[in-house]
Amino acid sequence: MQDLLSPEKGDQAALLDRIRNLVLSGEFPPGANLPEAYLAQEFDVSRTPVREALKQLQHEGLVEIRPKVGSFVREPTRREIIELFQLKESLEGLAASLLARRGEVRELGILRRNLDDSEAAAQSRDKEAYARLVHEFHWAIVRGSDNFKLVEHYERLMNQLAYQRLVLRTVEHPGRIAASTQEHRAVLKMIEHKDPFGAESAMRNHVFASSREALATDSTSESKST
Amino acid sequence: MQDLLSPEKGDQAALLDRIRNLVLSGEFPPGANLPEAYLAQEFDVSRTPVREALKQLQHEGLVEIRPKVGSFVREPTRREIIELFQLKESLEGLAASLLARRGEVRELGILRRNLDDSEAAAQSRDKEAYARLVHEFHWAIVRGSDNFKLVEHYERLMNQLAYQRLVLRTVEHPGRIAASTQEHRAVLKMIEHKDPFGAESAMRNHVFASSREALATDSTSESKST
DNA sequence: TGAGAAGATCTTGCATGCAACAAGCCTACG
DNA sequence: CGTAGGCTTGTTGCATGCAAGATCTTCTCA
Repeated sequence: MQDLLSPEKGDQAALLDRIRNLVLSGEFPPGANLPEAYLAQEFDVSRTPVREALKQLQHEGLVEIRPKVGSFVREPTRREIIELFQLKESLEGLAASLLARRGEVRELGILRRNLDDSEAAAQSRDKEAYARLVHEFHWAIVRGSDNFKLVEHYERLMNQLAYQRLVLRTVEHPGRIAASTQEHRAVLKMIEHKDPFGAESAMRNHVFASSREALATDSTSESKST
Repeated sequence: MQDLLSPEKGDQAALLDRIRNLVLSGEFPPGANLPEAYLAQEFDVSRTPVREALKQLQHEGLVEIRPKVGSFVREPTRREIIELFQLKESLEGLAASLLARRGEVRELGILRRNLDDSEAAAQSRDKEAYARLVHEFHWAIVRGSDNFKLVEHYERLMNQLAYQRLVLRTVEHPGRIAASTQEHRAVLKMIEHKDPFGAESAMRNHVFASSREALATDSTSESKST
């Protein structure tokens, strides 16, 4: 990770990323207030571009703006997390299907290498590295779909899931790592076989299984069951 | 349609909708410039909230902001439309699947009534009404999924597709109407049978078929084939 | 006549100022 | 002692002013 509060001035799009990272990294935990004046001073800009960025983040679902009160980091409810995982399953399934249809592309090499690295990380109990590799595996498939609109929606989705917080917890389960790697292999195999239906199915199974784990370990907000 | 340029002052969220409608309705056609000063005067606000709204629309993919130049209505390329239809297929498939899982809910009544009305509209050759009913059918299924995040993403997707422009063209094909109604019936039947897999499959088939038609009639921008 | 450069002009991008409103505090009264 | 009402304070929401940059026009020179 790069320094998150570096005062170097950047672009206007960079400001949005900076503030988003403040939220995603947990620097500002759920419920925290994000005062415009503070952020403006911190990033050495005026309140106007900060306001624009905060509005974007509200639109992305990361921030809640209460009129005349302030901007607060939004805590996704358990129900929302379930909903987002259902979407994740669907979108990643589509991505795997599209990738399988594409044939031999550069992304396959990335995936193969990723799997080898993942197993190495699992063997050496390097949870940090493993979590990162899992993340990269999923992203490689989505990017490999060669559908940029899908990538856009997926990015939005993952931001809303605040994935960085969830993945690490999931990895705590020792049994899950082995199963997850197995499922990744199954997905890759289907893609290599150019089997769109098989790839989609394998991917969806995998996402479903891992979401079960994530939700089991999840301790988010209300216990209001669905 | 309500008056799109009424100068009555509204909320700040209403301003976003107003400008979005200007784009979606075709009042400002693809490629058109959206000058901040003009919009500010037209809606009787200052440039600041207009700027915020335009930035949102850029984020939604409807508008392109060229720095220091201006905001322009974005023309989706043919490739983007294909990508968006792939997403549409996936999301509506998910929606149908989730709805089928829910059992007898209020939405089923809406769908049944919609189908009757659709056939009536088809018989009386009322293309306008038919297009509206098709639109409502799809939305009813998405809303019936009871997954609000899905609804959010779907809304975004449909905005990007500028669906209002496309549907009417599709309906021009006389053979398509009969087939489409047939497919709608098939989807509803699967939902009534509480068959998530069947419903998803039927929905995806339907979306795929109708997207083929839409793309065949489409005359968008570059003919750069994929 | 055509091409290139310099200037004019128009638009955006951002900083700042001010008004409006919400939340918390303090006081007064029951 | 508790509660209700008004005030204070701090923050947001928006209008406006100004500077920077991009485009277009025009002038000059080959």
